[in-house]
Formats: sequence, C-alpha cells, structure tokens
Amino acid sequence: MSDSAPSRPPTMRDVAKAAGVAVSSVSRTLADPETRKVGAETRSKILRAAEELGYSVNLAAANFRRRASGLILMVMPPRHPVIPVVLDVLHGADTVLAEKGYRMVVSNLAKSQEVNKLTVDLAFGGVPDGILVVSGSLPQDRGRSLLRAGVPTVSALYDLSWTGIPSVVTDDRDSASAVAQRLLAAGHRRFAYLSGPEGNYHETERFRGVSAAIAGAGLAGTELVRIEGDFSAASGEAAGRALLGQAERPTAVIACNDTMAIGLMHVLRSGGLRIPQDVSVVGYDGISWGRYVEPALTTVEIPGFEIGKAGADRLLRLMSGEAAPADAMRQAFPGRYLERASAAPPGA
Amino acid sequence: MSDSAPSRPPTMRDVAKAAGVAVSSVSRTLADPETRKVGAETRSKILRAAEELGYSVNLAAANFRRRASGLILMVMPPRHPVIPVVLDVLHGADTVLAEKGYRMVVSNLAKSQEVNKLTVDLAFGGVPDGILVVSGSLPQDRGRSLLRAGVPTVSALYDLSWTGIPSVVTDDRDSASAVAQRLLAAGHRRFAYLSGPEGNYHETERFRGVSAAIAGAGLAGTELVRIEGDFSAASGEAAGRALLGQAERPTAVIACNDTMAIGLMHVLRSGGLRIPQDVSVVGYDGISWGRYVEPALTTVEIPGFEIGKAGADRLLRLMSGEAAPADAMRQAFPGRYLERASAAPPGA
DNA sequence: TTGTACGCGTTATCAT
DNA sequence: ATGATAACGCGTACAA
Repeated sequence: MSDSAPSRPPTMRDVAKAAGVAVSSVSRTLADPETRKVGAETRSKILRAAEELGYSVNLAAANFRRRASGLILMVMPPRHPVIPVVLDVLHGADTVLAEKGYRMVVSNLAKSQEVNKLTVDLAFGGVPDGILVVSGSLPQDRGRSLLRAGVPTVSALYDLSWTGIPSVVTDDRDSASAVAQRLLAAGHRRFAYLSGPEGNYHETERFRGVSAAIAGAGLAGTELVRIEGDFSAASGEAAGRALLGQAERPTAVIACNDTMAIGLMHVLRSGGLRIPQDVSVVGYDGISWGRYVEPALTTVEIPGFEIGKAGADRLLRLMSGEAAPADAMRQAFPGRYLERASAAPPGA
Repeated sequence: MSDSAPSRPPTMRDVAKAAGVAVSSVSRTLADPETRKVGAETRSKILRAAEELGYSVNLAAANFRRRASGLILMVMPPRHPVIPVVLDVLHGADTVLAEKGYRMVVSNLAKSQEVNKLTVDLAFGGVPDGILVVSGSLPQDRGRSLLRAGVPTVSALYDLSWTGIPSVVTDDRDSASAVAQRLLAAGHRRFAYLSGPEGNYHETERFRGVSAAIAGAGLAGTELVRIEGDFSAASGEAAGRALLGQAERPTAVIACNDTMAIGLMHVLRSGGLRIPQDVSVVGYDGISWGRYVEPALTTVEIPGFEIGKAGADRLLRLMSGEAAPADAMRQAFPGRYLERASAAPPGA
C-alpha cells in the first residue's frame, strides 16, 4: 500500500504537507489542541494527518527551541540504601511536580569524580529547568558548584539557606532538644548519643540539640557520652556491643536515626538487657517499620512528604520568577515525637 | 571593568570569536578535550577563552543536534512507598548507567491519566535514549503504548518477554515452589498463602509456584488456603487477625512479600501465638530489616541489585544495536532462600 | 485565521 | 589541522 518505510520519523513539515496547511498551524494545534487560534476544520485535518503519519513532536527540538525541558534535577545523597526519608521527600516533590507537568532527573547515586562531573555538566548545560537538592553534599567539578549553574535551586531536608538557597527543612535542633528534655523529665541522667557520620547535617544539628538540652538543664550528675555511628544498622549493632561491655551504662540512648536504633536494640536485647527497663532507646526519622520491631521504637517522625511538597512548591515559584520573601529562605516543619514502647522512665 | 552583563549566556560563536578560531574547532575541542584532531595551541586558546567567558555547552542544543540525550527513562511502579526491591534495581542500574555517562529520568510515580500521558509523551517525543521498565503496569495514553515509542526498551524485575521486550527477572515460580517444598518436607500440611494485589506479576507467579508444589506433592490431607493481601503491612495485619479468629489454623504461611509477613507476625504474636512453633511464616523479597523483627524473618531474597545491573547492561547493548540472542530474551536470576527463625517444622 | 521565514546553538560534512 | 556552512525540527514574530 504505502511506500517504503521512511528512514526518518515524520516532522511537522510532513504533517503540514499531508494536511495541506502551514507548519505554523500544525505547531499551534499540537502545542495546545484546545487552542482557538486555529480553525476547527484546519485543526481536524491536522490531527488526522498527524494520526495517519504516526507523528509525535520531537521534544528535543521543542525543548531546545523553547529553552525549557520540563525536567527537574534531583540531587540525591551518596548513600545506599537510599534513606527512607529521602524517598518520602521525593514522593512529595513528585506529587506537586507531576501535576505541573515536570519530570525528575536523578543525579547518579554513585559519587565518583566522573559522576559528579556528569551532574554538574547537566546543570551547567542548562538542561534542567530547576534543581531540588535532597542531599547534604553538593556535586562539584573542578571548582564548578551546582549552585552556580544559573538554574533555580531549592534545598529540601538540608539547610542550605546560608548559601542563599531557599531551604525547606525540619527543625532538627529543636526536636532533638525536646527529646532530651522529655527523657530528663522522665528521670534519666546518664545519656548516650549515637551519632551519624561526621559532618552530616542532621548529625550536627541533632547532636547540638541534645547537648544543649542536657547542658542547659543544669542538673547535677547529668552526663552525655557520644558513640560514633554512621547511620547503618551495623554501626548500631557495634554501639550495642560496646554498651554491653560497659559497667556503667547510660539509661537512655538517643540515636541519630532509626536504623541504628534498631540495630542497637537488637544487640542490647540479645545481650539480655530489657528495653526500656534497663535502657531506653529513641530513634530519629519515623521509618515505617519502627512499629514492628520489639519493643516498638519511640522516635521523632520527620515529615518528609510535606517537606518534599513544600520544596517543590518553593522551587516552582522560584522558577516562575517569584522573589522569595525573606522569611521564606528557611521554612521549617517540626518533627513529631512518636511515643511508643522503647522509651520510658529509668527502671520502669 | 567588563561591559554590562549579557542577557544571554555565551555561545560557541562567542568563544570562537574570542579565541580567534572557527566554531567547528571549538566544538571539536569541547566535545573531547583529549582529541588530537585539533592542534595543541588552538586547543589551549579555546580552553582559555571558554574559561574566561564562563562558557558551558548548551546541552539542549547538542542533544537536539546529536539525536541523543544521555537520558534513560525509568518506568516506576505506581506503589507507595517504593518497594525496597525496586530501589535495589534502581541502584544496580544506576551503577552501570552512570559509568557510561547516562542519567535516569524517573516516570512520575503518581499514576493519573495525565501523568501517564506525560510519560508516554516523553518517550514518543524521542527524548530518552532508552527505557528501563521496573514496573508491572505500563503507562498508556490514548492507545499509545510505551513499547511502541521506538525507543530501545528492557524490562527488569517483571517479565515482559512475551511482548518482545528483553526481560531480566528472578524466577519467582521456581523459588516459590522451592519454599513450599521445603515446608512440606519439614512436615507442614496446612498452608496459607498471603497474596499480593490481584493481577500483580509477582503475585501471580509466586502463587502458581506454591500451588503447583503443594498440588504436585500428592500428599494426603494437604491443603492451601489463599488470603487476599495487597503488599501493605496493614493487609498483613488484617490477615493475622483473620487467622487468629480461625479454629483450624494453617501451620505455615507463605506471604508474597516481607512487609505483609512482618505485619502478620506482629498480629499473630500479639494474639499469643508463637512463631514458628504455632505458625511458621516465610516472606518474600529479602528486605534488609527482616533480620530485626522477632523472630527474624525467613524469606526469599531477590537479587535486585544484580537484576538492575543486568537490565541496564542489556539495555545498553540493545541501544548500541546489538541484536539479542534468543536465549537472552528472558534472563533469570534465582531467588535465594534465607533461612532465619520464623519458619521451622510444625510444633518444633 | 493562516502562511512565510528566520533563528535557536550545536554537530557534521566538506573543502582547504 | 582548520574553517565555512548546511542541516537538525520546532516556535514565533510578522506579514498577509
């Protein structure tokens, strides 16, 4: 029937020719099928021709011409497995971005030199319409920082407001202080803090919150020891073993995330300790399966989904040129204390 | 010092002019800084000029011209939270894709009509160089299927080989049979199968495997009841409550994923049942925190990372025009039985 | 309302 | 090794 298969996919010209109209009409029609800038008859001719030719607009060309890609670069943290809260943030962001027709490009997860270059190149290449940072560490390449790519950027989960990047975060320091204060009020005096990796933003903030609350309480005999961890369950287990070997144990442990807290509890219980009677444990993040370990993990829930939504929202507004009011540089969602079974007054 | 800020970022022309060379030389140099098709002197002039002007190549233009974007579309399942195994697959794929300079575009997670259109449009628009499907359901839009977008496509985790899409999977049916056979050999006769959502690929396969093994054993008095679940922990808990209310309980439950198994165990234990003495429970997937619930969950570990790597590898080869040998249409990685504490001979 | 024509920034071809 | 120049496919200002 038809002639031999064309080596190239059809273009607008082909559609225009087939429909007997001008390319501009085709463009107008396809860009907005509901447009009234084109006559009903012409439109139907065009639509039919496009249908028959199996035509789709070449998005690469359109994006190039329009100087927009509909792509948002998500800068991911170099951690594996991906932190659950980060997933929540992504999900939240996706919800609002999808609604506006945007899709997410994910910075490669592995963080080698070359991979960082890839990410930075993409941003400097002007491909993404916006950047949402969901990572404490920013890809750099030969002194080029993501932040100077001239692309609207917002940070979620990590506070980058000091660099001029609007940030949507949770108030780690406050919620960490609140946790310590609760435990103090319950009668705890000997604390351990199970840290995240050195330099991590949440680690720093949460530790500060805990230390400040304990120091600020001004209670005699109050002490805080710091145990080094790295967010992994394994490091939580290691901390547990260390604790088991001690004579004078803390009565309460605050872990910088739930994963470590769970590893810790596991080892402590295997070692014969009762939780919370012998040791109270509080985690951080509010991961979903904290409910299912024993005892159910008391923790601080971070509203990742909300943060993702708000971050995407902020980004969209930034992209549309809306200047950020000064009070919007740092938007903080409070963490929520989830009282479950792993923490109680000492000895209770 | 310099003149007023230019409204437009510098182009290759600007660099060429500043360096006193032709744009083609600039292109050659910047496309491959190591190229020997350009003299050392011209190269350095070009590099310096680019540096001074703060020039970056416009990737949108380059992609357009080159007919390649360096982007791989990852089709995600419409489930929340994201299934842990899917994350492993992504991680594996990322590992090999990043090495080759590709980045991942994620299909929006929400699966509304419009969002599907977005994804399909992207593919038909010719933006992604390849598509990796990590989902059982494919985005459709007005009869246009992702698979007909003319973009090289590979499926990971879900078997799409019947549609002609090379698929890298795990052999669900076999491993499910193997689980049932182990339990039979241990003496179990009354089974329950806790299903995934109706129509789900893994659900179908695993149920088939379990049924086949139990039917095939030909042992008198062997029975299998099916309980409907949907992969969520809540549905596992519901199943647990149902079981608690029964007089004649199964001695072994095979759950279609770990999340449900964990919810189930939680309720069963709250109801006073001992696991595995009263009821054995086996999950599916091998999620990392199965170790930390009580008792530690026996499960079938799916090698998601390997599958992701192999899938990306397959895709890359497909993209480079390599025809798939017939035996590569379906590549299966075996699931691994992880024997832990939640399953044992009945009564033991 | 419809059509013409130019430009977007790069890469690739072809001469030199 | 280098330079001139023609596409690439689409959007849009402008003319009709």
